[in-house]
Amino acid sequence: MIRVAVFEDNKHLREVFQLLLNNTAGYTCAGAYPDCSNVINDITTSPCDVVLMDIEMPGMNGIEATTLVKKNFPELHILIQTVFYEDEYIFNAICAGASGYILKSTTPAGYLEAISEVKAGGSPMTPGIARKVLELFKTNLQPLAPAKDYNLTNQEKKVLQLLVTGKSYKLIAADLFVSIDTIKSHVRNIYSKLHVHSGTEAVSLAIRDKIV
Amino acid sequence: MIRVAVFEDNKHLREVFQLLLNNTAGYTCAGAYPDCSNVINDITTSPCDVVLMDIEMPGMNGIEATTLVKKNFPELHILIQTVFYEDEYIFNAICAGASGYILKSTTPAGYLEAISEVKAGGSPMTPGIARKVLELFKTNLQPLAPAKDYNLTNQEKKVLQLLVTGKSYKLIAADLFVSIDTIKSHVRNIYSKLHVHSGTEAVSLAIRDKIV
DNA sequence: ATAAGTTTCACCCGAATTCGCTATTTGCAG
DNA sequence: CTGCAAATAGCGAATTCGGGTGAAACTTAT
Repeated sequence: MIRVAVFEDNKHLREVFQLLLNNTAGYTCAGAYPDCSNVINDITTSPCDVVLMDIEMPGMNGIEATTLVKKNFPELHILIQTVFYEDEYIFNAICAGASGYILKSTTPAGYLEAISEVKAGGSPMTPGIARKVLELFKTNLQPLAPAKDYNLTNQEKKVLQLLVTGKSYKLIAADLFVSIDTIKSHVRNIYSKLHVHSGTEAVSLAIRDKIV
Repeated sequence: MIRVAVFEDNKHLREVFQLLLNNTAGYTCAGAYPDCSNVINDITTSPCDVVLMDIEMPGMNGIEATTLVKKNFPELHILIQTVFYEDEYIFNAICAGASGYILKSTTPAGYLEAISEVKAGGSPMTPGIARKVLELFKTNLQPLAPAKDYNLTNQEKKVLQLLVTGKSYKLIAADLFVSIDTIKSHVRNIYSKLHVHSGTEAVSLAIRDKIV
């Protein structure tokens, strides 16, 4: 049984959702609200698994509400449903932590399927939205990808991580409970494996090329 | 009628696709190939609207092939279908210009629907894949927001940039045609403005917080 | 159990860095 | 014109770093 909370200012639509959810096996409407003025309280009072969130609403909009809800209930899945097709809305919704983004042109069956999918850990998106996401992705993100290994040992990785934080050999030695000469030894090996010759170069490479 | 070219090394699967496409109204298989060794020639000889591309193939893999095809036929839609669920594959496929990314666990009907959607300008994605895309998006898109200034002067920015490349004071001085003592001065001021006390820390902050 | 690799530590030396203070020149704003 | 910020430069000292050499203790794989 998937409990769904609905936030939608259009009275008619809100009631349609409520009806649809309560009359379909496996779904139930945990609550239907016309705005997000008490969103945290609403969800606390009437727990749910998935939130169906409209964007255009009086008072707090759906994206701000998503941010807020995610902060208080990080594990909750939020499915954005809207008529907006703009990059900016999509972008902000994703950044706010939305798990899915579907258009209001979706069929009732599509809504139910999308709700099931977000519950299952997926991110249903109207294909057109998905296209926009991919485009945003491509335009905003050239680099990345390598994630090479360089065959660093565990200890070397630790040293490199601490080096990245800007710590001196002495402090790193203290952190790892070993002598400073040991650190020097590790650093030498790291430089050798990374083919660099200074701390700054190593840090630069570590951040850009690796996960550190 | 959507013309689909299939690139898939598994003979059985390839034939299944061919059969499916040729026996469904609205679809036709423009060609089915076991590898991408002649991908450009294949597509030129037998034009299509959508390419169904496997990733794991002998010789050129599907992602490289996608890059190549997109370079020669930018308007062509490429639908990646694979068993791979790894971030890196997804990321690279998107960057290569794929229009959709579905798993091989998709049903025949799902394949046909996905093909229609890419043709229509959408980007069908298995919901689990979509989730990964959103996560990649969120994790890789932080640095767009901050971009603080720290009130660095132009010269200080140049010095910091060169520092990030791993150059020594001496080399930076040479690059900027000033004395090494000048670099020392700038570095001192940079550290002061960034509130750091070492080159590695400055580089780390510079890369993470700024555009450098 | 022998080999290989990882982790640890030591000593040395020259070069590089960090940091404090001072100071000149230049360009721009009040 | 005057003053301030930026860029330049220098000096000295304490410290850190980068590399070279070597080696013991321990783990893992063969």
